[in-house]
Amino acid sequence: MSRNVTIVDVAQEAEVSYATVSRVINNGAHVRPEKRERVLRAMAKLGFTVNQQARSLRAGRSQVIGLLVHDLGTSYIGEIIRGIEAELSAASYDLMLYTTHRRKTKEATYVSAITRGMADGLLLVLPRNPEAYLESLRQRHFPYVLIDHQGIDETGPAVGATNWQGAYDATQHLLGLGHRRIGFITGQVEMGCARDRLAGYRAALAAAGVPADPALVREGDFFQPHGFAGARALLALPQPPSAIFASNDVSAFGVMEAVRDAGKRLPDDMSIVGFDDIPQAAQVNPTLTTVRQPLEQMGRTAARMLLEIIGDPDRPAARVELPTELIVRASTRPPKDRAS
Amino acid sequence: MSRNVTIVDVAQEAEVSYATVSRVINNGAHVRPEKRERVLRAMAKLGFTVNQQARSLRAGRSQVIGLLVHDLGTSYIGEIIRGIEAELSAASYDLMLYTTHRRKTKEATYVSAITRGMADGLLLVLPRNPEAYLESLRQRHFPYVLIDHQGIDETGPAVGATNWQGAYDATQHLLGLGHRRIGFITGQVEMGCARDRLAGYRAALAAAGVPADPALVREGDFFQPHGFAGARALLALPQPPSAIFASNDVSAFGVMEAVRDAGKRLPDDMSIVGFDDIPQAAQVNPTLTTVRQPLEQMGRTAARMLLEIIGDPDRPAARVELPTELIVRASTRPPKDRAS
DNA sequence: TATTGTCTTGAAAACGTTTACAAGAAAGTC
DNA sequence: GACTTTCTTGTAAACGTTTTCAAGACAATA
Repeated sequence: MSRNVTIVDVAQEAEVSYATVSRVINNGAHVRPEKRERVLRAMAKLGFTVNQQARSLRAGRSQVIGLLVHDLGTSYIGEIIRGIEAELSAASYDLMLYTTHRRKTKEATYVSAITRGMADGLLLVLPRNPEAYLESLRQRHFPYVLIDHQGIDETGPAVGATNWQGAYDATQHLLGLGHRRIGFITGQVEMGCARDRLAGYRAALAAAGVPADPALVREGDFFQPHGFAGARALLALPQPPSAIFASNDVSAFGVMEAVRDAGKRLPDDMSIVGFDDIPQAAQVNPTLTTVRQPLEQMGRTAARMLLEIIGDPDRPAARVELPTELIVRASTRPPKDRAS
Repeated sequence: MSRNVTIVDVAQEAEVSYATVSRVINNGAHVRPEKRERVLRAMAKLGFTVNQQARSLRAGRSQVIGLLVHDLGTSYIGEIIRGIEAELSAASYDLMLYTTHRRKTKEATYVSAITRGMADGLLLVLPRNPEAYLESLRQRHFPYVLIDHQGIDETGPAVGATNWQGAYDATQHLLGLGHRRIGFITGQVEMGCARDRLAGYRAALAAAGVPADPALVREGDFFQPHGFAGARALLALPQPPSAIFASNDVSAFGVMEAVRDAGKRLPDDMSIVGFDDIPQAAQVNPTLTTVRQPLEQMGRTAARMLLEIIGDPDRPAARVELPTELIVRASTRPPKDRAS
């Protein structure tokens, strides 16, 4: 590592003042072409790169955005981060990662450390119990954007997806195929998105004049075992559904297992719809019809909003809902007894 | 945000010099208790937190570790990062995230930026084509550790898992249950771990005196569709296997689908083993017998190694292989025709 | 009481930048 | 040729810390 080469070393090598070097590095305004040449050559020769900490210290901002997620390793988060990264790296910001996992207390601690320390702004993905720190963020006018805000009652900047509409569309798709008894596996009901999806499902049934049978709605939690159990229960009904709409793809996989485990064939004996469109949805067999959340787009949008807020802290908070999209694949088809 | 409160403000409030404040902040050596009290009170009152960039600039290190991953959003990576985070945050390091996705060129660019800029060290998870920059890292004596090094021929510090042994154990488990025809779905054969797992499978067969039938080995790529296709091909053999060992859990899911799709029941008609033990493995039905990679542990170990290297750059590079563990669940049982 | 040693404290320098300011050089304008 | 105006350049100050140095205060020792 030796000693790092600094702007001063470059200046010496190029026989100019270090202020000139700085000017070359930045915009290059007001530097005679010939000297600029010399500086550039010196920089290349010495392998100079600017010291970010010094620059940050001087500038008062770090070009770093904090990213707070509760759990990594779901494709959900992965896609969002992909979008965030794309947008941030275009603006030459870096991303500092903070994962809270399940520890509740940690979030608040993190947030105070982040906001006072290194980062210029904060992105919160699917925050769990943000009451603890949201107020503090707002008070201190610290730039932040919520991603998938879960209906937390607040007025801050946020990016989400049209959960209600997505569920409505999916249900309508099944209705359009001729299904009349459509099972539904809910998500974790504490989460806003889960409630919105259920509401969308019900609204579509109502709009089609199909009576809502409460027995067709089973509570789930976004995980595969509850999808499996819910589907099994639905199959055991006196009048089982001909289609099941699961609140996310992972539960839908559980549904697929249960249906097959019951000796039925997919998609002939049962149509299945998921929600999210995680990569695996296109890789199961049959490929899963699902409601696509524009996750990467959500990440991009949130990042862009955050940068705008950083640029102008007083801009009014925007709340964006990005459109979902129904992706029809092989897991849905008309019911066998369509005639009946 | 207003102006941040600095050490000087605190000093003024507490009526001491700012050097004293600094001493209180750090170890607190040589400060009269009464003054320390005053300083602490002033800090609390003013809501002071130290400016990391200034501290970094002065100290010459940033307390930041770069993390380079090619793709987020697989539980594989998630678990590893969990371990890394645990270890780093204990040492009060932060984690800067760089994802390369598929863009090849990006990795090298990133690496040079990271190593010259902000980070004190670099963790590379499952690097794709590291030849481009590994050499440069080594030359510049920049601290780094490889995680899951893929048999890249090099002598640098690295952390991996016992892929060969894990596959050996899993195969032995199936043999012990009485299976004699055991199908195998490979991973992406370019990757070292995929080759190691295949070798472990073969070794176990050989050790048991079971002839290796090449028809039982199908090439996969760690993704579900190839697992599905491979299993379907195996099922179509004149003498189909009674068990299938897939090189990772995700392919195993594809195998499960194919077996059920062929009208067979799990686990009665076919035993299935995966590799990795991602969370989903415990959530499918039947729950999947698999070889657990100690992913979190790998992350922890790598982080710890990196910190040690940062502390003493000349320490000899360690190469660690952490033990895998066979997790027996519901997807494996003796073959039906055991008598035969 | 003089001498030594240990604590405690503040002043000042340093980390590597960016940028305001001032001043000299070059180039127009009359 | 004198006067502006515009470029170009260097000097110095600032960003917020940590740490070295030196000195003053105090206690222990002879």
